[in-house]
Amino acid sequence: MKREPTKSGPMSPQAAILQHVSLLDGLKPETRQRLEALADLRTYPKGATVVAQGDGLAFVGLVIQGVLRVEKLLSDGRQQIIALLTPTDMFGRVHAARSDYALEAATDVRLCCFERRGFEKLVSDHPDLEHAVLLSVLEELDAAREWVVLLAGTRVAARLANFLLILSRRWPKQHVTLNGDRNRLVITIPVDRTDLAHYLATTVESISRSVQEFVRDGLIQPHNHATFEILDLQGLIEVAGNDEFNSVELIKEIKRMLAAQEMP
Amino acid sequence: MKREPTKSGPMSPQAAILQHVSLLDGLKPETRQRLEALADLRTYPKGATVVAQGDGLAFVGLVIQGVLRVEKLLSDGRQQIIALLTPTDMFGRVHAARSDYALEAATDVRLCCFERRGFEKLVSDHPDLEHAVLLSVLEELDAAREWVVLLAGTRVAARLANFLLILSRRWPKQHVTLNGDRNRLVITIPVDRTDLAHYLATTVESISRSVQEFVRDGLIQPHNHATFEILDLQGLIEVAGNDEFNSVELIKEIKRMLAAQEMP
DNA sequence: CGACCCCTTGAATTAGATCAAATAAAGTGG
DNA sequence: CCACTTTATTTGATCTAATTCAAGGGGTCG
Repeated sequence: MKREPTKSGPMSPQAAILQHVSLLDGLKPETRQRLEALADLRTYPKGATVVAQGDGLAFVGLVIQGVLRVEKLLSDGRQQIIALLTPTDMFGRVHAARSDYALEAATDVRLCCFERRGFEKLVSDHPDLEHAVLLSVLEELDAAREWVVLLAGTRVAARLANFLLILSRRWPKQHVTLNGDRNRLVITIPVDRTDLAHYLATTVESISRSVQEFVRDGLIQPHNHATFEILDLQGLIEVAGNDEFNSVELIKEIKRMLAAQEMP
Repeated sequence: MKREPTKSGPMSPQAAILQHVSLLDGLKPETRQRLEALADLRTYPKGATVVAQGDGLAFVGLVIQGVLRVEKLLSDGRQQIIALLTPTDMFGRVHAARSDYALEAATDVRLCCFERRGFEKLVSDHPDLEHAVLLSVLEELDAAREWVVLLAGTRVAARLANFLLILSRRWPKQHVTLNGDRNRLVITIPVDRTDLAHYLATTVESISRSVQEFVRDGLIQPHNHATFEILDLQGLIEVAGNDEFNSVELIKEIKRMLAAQEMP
């Protein structure tokens, strides 16, 4: 199901969009200009293959809008999702050695792509850009390690609880709102059950059972298939078994991040 | 079991050792000098806690000798190993945001530590160093993603097979030799079964059973508890279920890397 | 030689995968 | 807007693999 992307070509209406890309904050005007010249803005419909496994080395770029799946097709036919990338995340691999994954659009996505060689050259020539890339890669490393901890959870329920927590903390702007009394999180899961199963290394059936278990235990209340209100955050944290999360801190942090977007 | 490290102090006998650190290859003499001034060479005995979870932000550095465990203590008392670091790998997190893991010596280790703030400043001021750090972090990111794929394997046997393959490819110099006829790999596992269990998100018992299963099936032949001769590499790859590995390519690659170390 | 540590083996239990089917949404075309 | 097709989710029953609990080797080191 590989479809042709909608190309905008490397031109200046993009400049307006690129303004909002945090990777570029703090770059020198000259670097920025060069980067914009190299940029290629594209959109893909949900389900489209952006890069197939095997030719993942031609492009790098960043997500502007929507959710991008990084996945690996295993020899038994299973597909494991390695990461979900949301706006401001980078994809691809500069200075690649191996690293071969497929990229698919989990929702309709808008991407800003750069031809890899050109981008690498730009990175090597512009320390300010290299610094920005380093920060971005460090973010990804944190996310990947966080994911290792998540997958290490032996129970599906623990992995699911962890997923909800990570989702809330990492991407509150995209997927979290606060309900009326401003004290309960309402989370929207950006992918369907099948994806979630591939992401949490389990099956749709097990996902479904865990979700229903959470509902029965009064941890969450579904608004619809994709969005849940968290009734008992502390309980969810206990199921996740991850000390890193603290209900009071988490809520504070999320409120702060949500507030930050309303201001500017 | 936190023990005091053997300090060498920030002085020049280290310079000799730092020569061999690949992170530093290609650095300008000035950068290198500054870095050496900041370096603090330490050794820790096997089992020692290098950094406890909670104060993981003071140092960064790299492994000179031995194996370092990066681990997370979970609230149920389990400890999950996130990564194994071997010579040339960096630990710690420059420009840290969160990222909080414990570091323990899996074997006797020799580390080259840098006070984090100072190192970060150095990185910001010296693009050549920043470039080197970027390459290192990219390596770690690859390793972490590889690990995500490994942990996604539902069967313990698959995870174990994958571990052996990753170990061989990633650190052939430290853990692989070729036997007499130069056609079979002999792998030495750098950690005991307990660690391996924590690494593969399972139990010692399950590890043991999988190992014995491999022996019965003629995939491997144990030389002792820690080292195995791979009798059927192709079979092992099939169990791992990871298309990324190809027996012919893998052997070639490993031979090449082993040859590379004998030359210079 | 005995104490200790690590690894292996065995039996019972449990969580999740698998197979099969029902129900619920979401589109589609009249 | 409704009947009809398609896709997503839930539920149930069975089977399998792994954890758990318990005990038995096999080294090594004092």
